[in-house]
Amino acid sequence: MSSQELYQQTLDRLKQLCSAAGIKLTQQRLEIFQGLLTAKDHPSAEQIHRSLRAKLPTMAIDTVYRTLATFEKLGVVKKLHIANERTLFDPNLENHHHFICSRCKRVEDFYWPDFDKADLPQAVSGLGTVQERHLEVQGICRACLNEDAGPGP
Amino acid sequence: MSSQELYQQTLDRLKQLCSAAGIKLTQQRLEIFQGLLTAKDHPSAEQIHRSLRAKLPTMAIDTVYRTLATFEKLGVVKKLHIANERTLFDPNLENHHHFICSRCKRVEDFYWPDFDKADLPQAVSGLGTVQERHLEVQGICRACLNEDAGPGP
DNA sequence: AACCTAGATAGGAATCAATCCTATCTAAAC
DNA sequence: GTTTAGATAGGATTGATTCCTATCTAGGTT
Repeated sequence: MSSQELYQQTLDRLKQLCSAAGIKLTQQRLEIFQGLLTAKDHPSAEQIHRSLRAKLPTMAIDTVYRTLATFEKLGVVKKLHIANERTLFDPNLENHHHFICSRCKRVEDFYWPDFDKADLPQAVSGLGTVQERHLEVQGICRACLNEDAGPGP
Repeated sequence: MSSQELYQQTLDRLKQLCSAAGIKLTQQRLEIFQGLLTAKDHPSAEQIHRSLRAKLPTMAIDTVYRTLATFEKLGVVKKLHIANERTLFDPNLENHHHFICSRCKRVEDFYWPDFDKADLPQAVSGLGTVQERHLEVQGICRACLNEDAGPGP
C-alpha cells in the first residue's frame, strides 16, 4: 500500500469516528490522530505537541490535551498513569498489558489472551461489575539489565 | 490489646525501620506513620495532612510529601496513580490488587494469591526481569450500582 | 544534663502539568 | 455563499508537588 493510500485510510477512519460521534473533523484532530497512530511508544501530550510543532507551529498544547480527552471518549486512546511520570496516552486499542521498567520508566506492551479470558476471583464480583482488567508488571528491562552488566574489567 | 500497647507496638515498628535505614525518628514521621496505619482506605497526601492538622497545626504539607516519599523507600507505602485522581498512598503491605470504580473513583483492595503465584506469559520474560505484578480492575462499584437502580416509580 | 551536628522541618516561593477563559475561527449543514 | 454550533489559539489560572533556606531537633558525645 502506498503512503498516499495509507493516509487516505487514516483520514477515512477518523472521518467515520467523528461523524459517528457528531463532532467536527478538524485539521488539528487529524494531525494528532496521525501522530498517535505512527507513534510506536506511549507518547505524552507534550511529546505529541512537540512532534507537530514543525508542521503546525500555532497549535496550542491545550488543543492537544482537549483532543486527547476527546479521543479517549471515542475510544481511540487510553490514559496511562505511571508513578513519577506524566500522563501517557496509549494508542494501542488491542487488549493488552504493560511492563514498566522501574529504572528507566520505559513502558512495553505485552499480550496475554488466556488471562484476559480467565475468571476473576470470587472477591471481585462482590465489589461490583467489571468493565476491564489491566495487568501492570514492574521490573527491569533488558536495556537496563545490559547496562548493569556493562563492559568487563 | 490495649490502645496503649498498640501505640507502643507502632512506635517500636517505626523505630526499628528508621534505625535500620539510618534516619531519625521524628514526631512528624511517627504521626504520619500512625495516620497511615489507621487509614482504612488509600489516603492522599492532603488527606493525611488535614487529619493531622488538629494535633500538629504547624505541620507543612511538604513534610507529608517528603515523609511519604521516605516511607515509599522504606517499603511502608506504595504510590497509586488512578486516572483523574491525585496520587494516593496505599499502606496495605500485603500483596493485593485494586478494583477501581470508574464512576466514583473509589479504590477497593482484593486478594488473589493463586494469580500471584501463577507464571507470567513467555512474552514477559523477553522484556526483562519481573519484580512485582499488580492487577487493576475497572468497573462500577456496588454503591454506584445501587444508585442507578434508585427508588422504584 | 548541657553540647554538637547531620539531618529534618516550617513556611513561603517556585515549578509544572493540566485546565479554563474568551475572542476568533471554521467545518459542515443549509 | 451564509450561518452557526462547535473548535482553536494564546494567555491566564489552577492545583498538586517540589524547592529553598533559615531554623530546629534527634540522637550520639562528653
